[in-house]
Amino acid sequence: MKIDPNSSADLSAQIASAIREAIVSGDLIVDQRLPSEAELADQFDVSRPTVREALKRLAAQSLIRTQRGATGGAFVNKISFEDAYPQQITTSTLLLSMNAVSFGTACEARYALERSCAPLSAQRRTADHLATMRAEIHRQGQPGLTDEAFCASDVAFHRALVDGAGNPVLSYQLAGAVEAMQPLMNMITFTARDRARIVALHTDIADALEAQDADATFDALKALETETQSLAKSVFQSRSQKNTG
Amino acid sequence: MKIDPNSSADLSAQIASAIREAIVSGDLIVDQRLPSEAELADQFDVSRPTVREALKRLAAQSLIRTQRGATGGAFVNKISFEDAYPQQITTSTLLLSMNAVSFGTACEARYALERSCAPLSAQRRTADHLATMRAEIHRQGQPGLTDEAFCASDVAFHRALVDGAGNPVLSYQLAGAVEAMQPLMNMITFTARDRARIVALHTDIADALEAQDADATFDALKALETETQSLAKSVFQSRSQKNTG
DNA sequence: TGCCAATCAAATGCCAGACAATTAAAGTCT
DNA sequence: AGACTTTAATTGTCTGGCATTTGATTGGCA
Repeated sequence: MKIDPNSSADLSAQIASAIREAIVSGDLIVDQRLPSEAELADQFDVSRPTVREALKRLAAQSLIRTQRGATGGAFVNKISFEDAYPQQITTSTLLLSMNAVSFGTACEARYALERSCAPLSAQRRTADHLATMRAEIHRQGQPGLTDEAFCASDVAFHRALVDGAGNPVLSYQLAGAVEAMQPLMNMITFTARDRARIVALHTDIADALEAQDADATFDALKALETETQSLAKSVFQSRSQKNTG
Repeated sequence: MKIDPNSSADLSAQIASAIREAIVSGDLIVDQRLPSEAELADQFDVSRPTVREALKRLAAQSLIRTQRGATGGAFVNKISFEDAYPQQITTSTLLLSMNAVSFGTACEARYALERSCAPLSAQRRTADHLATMRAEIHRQGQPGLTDEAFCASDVAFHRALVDGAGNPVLSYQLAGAVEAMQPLMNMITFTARDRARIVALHTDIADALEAQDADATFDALKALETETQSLAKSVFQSRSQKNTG
């Protein structure tokens, strides 16, 4: 592991890259202990604070974990899907808000991805997944629910659908797409009529999954996307009219 | 922005979290300058190195960028999809390798997600996307191509397909799934016969997209998944036979 | 011998202060 | 006015040190 002395980049960034490479390439394996900060400082010919900055960069990506004490040090971390979720959601959320991704574009992507889970979920969903979905549908029908709580329940419903596919890679990828939509969805005020339509469509989806009918699930998701898009359209239209009027 | 003095977590981690929250919640907006390191050290009542470690954590997530000099400092970074790709790919790659995700599971997820792009790509793909796909197909037919180069071309082909959907959110999400598969694909040795079949299926996909036929694209992708799965199965089977024999 | 407590040593976490490098703005000279 | 110089602010880096944590060692005691 060496760094380029002619590079203009921060030393800590270079060192972090070098170690990251070693991890990704398999030179450093899970749970392997890195040299101590002092040893790394010697190896890279930099001071300890610089090494520490590099290690913090890697820790921020969950690539390493540190442990204090006698047998402590920095260890290559086994990234779990659970570790990766929050990271993925934060990044996705910021990508949408900072790049002014339209509601339509985000919604299209979300439902496109979600439909890809439909056949698998129809085949593999367990009773647990169905129970979660039914429970969330019930909650969504309760009057007095705030818009935020309604949206949160919506996310839980859809996560159950995705998890039903029984593929952790899909669950991971979809977590970002589904949760990142929530801030956008929270901008929408739902009338009782809106909620009733959504609950009906959610029920269609749950019914289709219960019957393990992939095509019906697919179609119900498509209907839900159409409904969501038109709902958002009317909300944003009436809002812009208010602003001009 | 305050930190909990009773927390056992690293100060730099707490400070990073506090600032991250401020960014995600919108309290700090894009291109806004954070207080200088010295000021942050005062505010959080810690030393400058600790503040710096916190800032490096945020920089590792592309949440901030730093600039030296008189008007320098740390600025809230506008995360672009380009910034987020490598991060996403690194994480996805490590998730697959560290969690021993089977080829079958990863492949299933990848093609499920990719099929979700099929209808959109059939509708919106430009001549450019088609040209890229044709060029990659041509390359894949060249004899003497290494397995690694063949896989790299495969990735390029599929990225063109995904990009054809014209939805940056989809492209971002799919980048991880498609590229993270490459190390797994690289484990496969392709015979000339294997390559010919894959090239034929790629041609089917390109033809379907050119004809803007969503269903045909979908079916061709399904056929390609079946082909890939059975190819991998036979490769891994013959390998395990060699090991036992 | 076996067990427990005190001690030790190694490592990370944190701090203070200093200097170097960079950069834009202010000031100065022609 | 324009070009050059100075200055100030800021990040990048280093040195040295102390505090804290924690496993291992050691010694004493039953």
